[in-house]
Order: sequence, then C-alpha cells, then structure tokens
Amino acid sequence: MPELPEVETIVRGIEEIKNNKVLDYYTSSKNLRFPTTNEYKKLINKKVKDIKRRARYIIIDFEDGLSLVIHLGMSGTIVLSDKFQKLKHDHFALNFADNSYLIFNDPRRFGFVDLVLSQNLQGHKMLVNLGFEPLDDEFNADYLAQKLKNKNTNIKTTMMDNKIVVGVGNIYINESLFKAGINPQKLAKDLKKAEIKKLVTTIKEIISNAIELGGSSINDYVKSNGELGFFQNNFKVYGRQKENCFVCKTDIVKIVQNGRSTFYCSKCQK
DNA sequence: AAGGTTACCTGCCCGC
DNA sequence: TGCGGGCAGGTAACCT
Repeated sequence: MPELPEVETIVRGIEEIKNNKVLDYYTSSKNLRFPTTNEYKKLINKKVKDIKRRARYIIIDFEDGLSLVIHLGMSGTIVLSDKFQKLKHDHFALNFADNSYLIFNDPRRFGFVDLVLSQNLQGHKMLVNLGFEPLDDEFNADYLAQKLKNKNTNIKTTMMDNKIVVGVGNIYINESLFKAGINPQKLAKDLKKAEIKKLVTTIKEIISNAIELGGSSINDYVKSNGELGFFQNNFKVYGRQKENCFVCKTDIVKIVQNGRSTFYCSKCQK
C-alpha cells in the first residue's frame, strides 16, 4: 500500500471535495476488509466539511457529525474524476453535486471505508493506540530511545510498528536505514543514542522528500488526479537486490525479516 | 507477554 | 501457452 507519503498525497489531492455535497454513493458487491453497508446513504445531501490524515487513515468529515475512515490497504487508490466507469475493483464511490466522483479502487481489498459518528473518531479501534506522526516534534531521539530500550526485535521491524511511529512502511524504512547507515538486522535495544538520533532525522527527511515528490508509484499507486509519484526514482536500496550500492558499489542484498523483504548494503550499513 | 507467523485477496512475473 | 509458486506498498488475529 501506500505508505504515509502516498496517503498524504491523496489527502492533498482530494482537498477540492471540501464543501461539495454528496448526491449519491456506490458500492460494489464485494466486501472490503470490513463489509460495505447501505449505511452510506446517510451521506446523501451532506457536504464535506474537512479532509484529514492520521497515520495511513484518511478521515473525511461531513455535515451532521458523520465521518468516513478510509484505509487503502496494500493496493488501494482514490481518484477524483468527472466520470465513473465502474472499473474492475472500484468498490466504493461518492458522486458530488458538481458531478465529480471520488472513487476507491482496491484489487486486493485489504482496505476499508468505515462510516462512523465524528464524535466516536477518537475511540475508533483503528485510531487508538497509534504512535506519533513521524514528522511531528514528539517523534524525536529521546522518545525513540525510550521505546527501543529493551526491545528485542530487529530495528527494521520495530520501526514499522505503528504503536511506535506511524506510516513508516516497507519502502521508507528500507531507505531510511540505508541513509542512516544502520543494519536492519541490528536489535533495536543495541542502537546507540547517536544512531537513534540519526535514524529519527533520516526518517523525517525521507518521508518529507517523498511527500514533496508525490509518493512512490510502483504498481498500482497513482495520485488522486491519475498522475504518478516520483520518489521511486530515488530508491537507493528498495527493489535493488544484486545491483550496485550507489555509494560503495557493493551488491545490495535482499533478505526476509518477519515475512517482509529487506534490502540493504552490508558495507554501508553496520 | 513479547515476538513471530498466518490470514485476508488479486494480479503479476518467473521458471518449468 | 499454461500452470504453479512466490511475491507485492498493511494490519491484526493468532500462535508460541
């Protein structure tokens, strides 16, 4: 899926639905991670009040205290379009008064579109227990050092734990550890304070840079206007197994950690 | 109780 | 050309 930069790009790209009124909705016959329901009819004639992001969740607030919590899973995308063709894997759509469509497409259906009362958002089971946003000041070396202390898991998997910091997925943790010069197999508790500081700084840089470039387009991800992101052109290790490290020419290695692919340079990352 | 594995689902790519 | 296996940007329910 989209990691944080991709979700942020989509949130920025659908800003224009604000103040737009819902005329109708569509759901496909297939369930997402949570079943789709006819509850969405409550959105009809409601205007969009706000669009936000928390971690990888997109939150759209409507009039009368209704909110949609949307997650894109591994393969979800949202596009804004002036036509709705009900393409394969289009599983949810809203039709607005200006005749535009917000379309949620998700081949693997790990995503979801959950209608909730806005007042219940804070207690939403997907939103409680989330760690800090990586770009927020609360995500800093002191905080991370506290979290990593006594952590007996490799640093790569640990940093993908949303209870520690949100939105850092498989692409961006691989890239961040490379830039920080840290071996992904190193145990979290063994990182020195200087390394933790470097890692925090690097994650912020990588995520910020990726947002500026509109995220990474690998297979199905596109921005809400259908354009591609460009951070994939900046990958230093992700997907580059057996290719040369740009820094030292050593072959980039691919291993598997907790079921996810890890890419790193054994010379640059200690 | 922390840490590791599996399941959810479809599509694509690779090797045979 | 067809088929099977493995893999994919995530998350949480399960095991141990």
